[in-house]
Amino acid sequence: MSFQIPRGTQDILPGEVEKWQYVEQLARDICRRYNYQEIRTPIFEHTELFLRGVGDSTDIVQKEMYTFEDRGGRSITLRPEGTAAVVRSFVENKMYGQPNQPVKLYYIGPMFRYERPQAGRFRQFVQFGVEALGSNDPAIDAEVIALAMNVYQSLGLKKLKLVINSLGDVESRKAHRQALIDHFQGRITELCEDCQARLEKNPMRILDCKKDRDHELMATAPSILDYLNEESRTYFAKVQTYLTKLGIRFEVDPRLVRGLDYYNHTAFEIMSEAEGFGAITTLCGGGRYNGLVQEIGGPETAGIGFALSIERLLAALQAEGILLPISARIDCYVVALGEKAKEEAVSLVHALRQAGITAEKDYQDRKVKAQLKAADRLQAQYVAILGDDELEKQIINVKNMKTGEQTEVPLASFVQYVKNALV
RNA sequence: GCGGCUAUGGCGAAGUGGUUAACGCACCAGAUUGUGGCUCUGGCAUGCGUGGGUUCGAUUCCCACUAGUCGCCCCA
Repeated sequence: MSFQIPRGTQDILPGEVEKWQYVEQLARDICRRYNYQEIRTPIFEHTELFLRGVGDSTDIVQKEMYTFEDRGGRSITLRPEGTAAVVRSFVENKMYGQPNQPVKLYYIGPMFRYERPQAGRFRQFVQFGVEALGSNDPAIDAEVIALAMNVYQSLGLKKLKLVINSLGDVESRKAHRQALIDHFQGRITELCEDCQARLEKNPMRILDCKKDRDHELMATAPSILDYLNEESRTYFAKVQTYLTKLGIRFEVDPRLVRGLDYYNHTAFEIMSEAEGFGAITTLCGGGRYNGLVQEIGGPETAGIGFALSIERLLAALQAEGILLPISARIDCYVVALGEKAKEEAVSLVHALRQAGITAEKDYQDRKVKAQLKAADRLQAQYVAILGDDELEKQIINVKNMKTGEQTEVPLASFVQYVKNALV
């Protein structure tokens, strides 16, 4: 009997995991600079939270959730995204009453969606996301977008495209929705089946259709931007002003729609334009969700955030040929030969480690030559060689692997010697 | 959820309806009885994703399943 990893999941092994650590560390560091604090919520929640939060007409809820009944008869769902849970926690812990507003949070963790896997799409994937709750200042929209761009740019990604749009407020959206229905209704049969279904459910999505994108009705379709009321228009203009001030280049795409129900006003997406990146180019998606806190049972509170996938970020790095500055070097490898020396080596390695030095030794009972080879493979900077001769003289031979030079060092000052040599 | 392609050692990759399944990398050992990166020599899959079927015989043909991959849908 042998086992296979579940579909759409992956093991992140040594050699690969360092990249994750690097990226996650960078994300945390950037959040610290922007004054966002980490929040950790459970990996599963009551199903109802996502029905309300994400929206029960969305694809995520309708066909992609990992939902099950627990032993107590509760309906539980593995979180498919992060925002609903953060908002739940915000409300449950009454963070709206905190002195510091807006409340600025971030999270990094696995999300689960039952989808058909392909490049850049998994059933378990890791999202890094931020949420700013409690401010209606367009400057916070710009800040959130800037934070996301900062993450990518700090890693050296160049082939990025930021697309923004405004979905308007409830009033604007309603007007636009009606205009869309009026526009398409008469000739809806000319569009694809999916679009025909969308007309009733969510006519905005028709604009996003890839099949019908060249249909003449698309070009003449009413743009959301023409239906924004005064307030929404001003808000969107402000966001753009701030982005420009921050030196962030963007494109306005009135057809950009987000897949989750809770968005309004600012919506944005960051895409990779790297060659051969495949069908899935979206690296990051986000937007404003002013009604969500109330929907989850809290007071009327503004909110904006984004989520990005670490998997896609790493794929973008690879597509652009960017190598992360990761070093897996070992400081000192202790080679021992002979029983006495082997015993001593155990203590020496221990002493090095106590001193904060990355140290390793042989556990395969290999010969000197093979131990040296192992040290070389581990990219050890120094190798300390201990045999009977050295033991007798109470010294140890320390070899610089780069230069090949070898020095006799008194055993008593060995750790100190290595420590100094490494500086 | 729909359609196409793929599945051989740790990795890459050839191959055939019939005794021993190329090769490269990696790994192990030796040449060098205490010194790595180069070189040379030798070793390393009772096994060809899993389960059935066809056949005297299948890694090779057929079916199902599983997984990956590309595209659609959707999305991070």
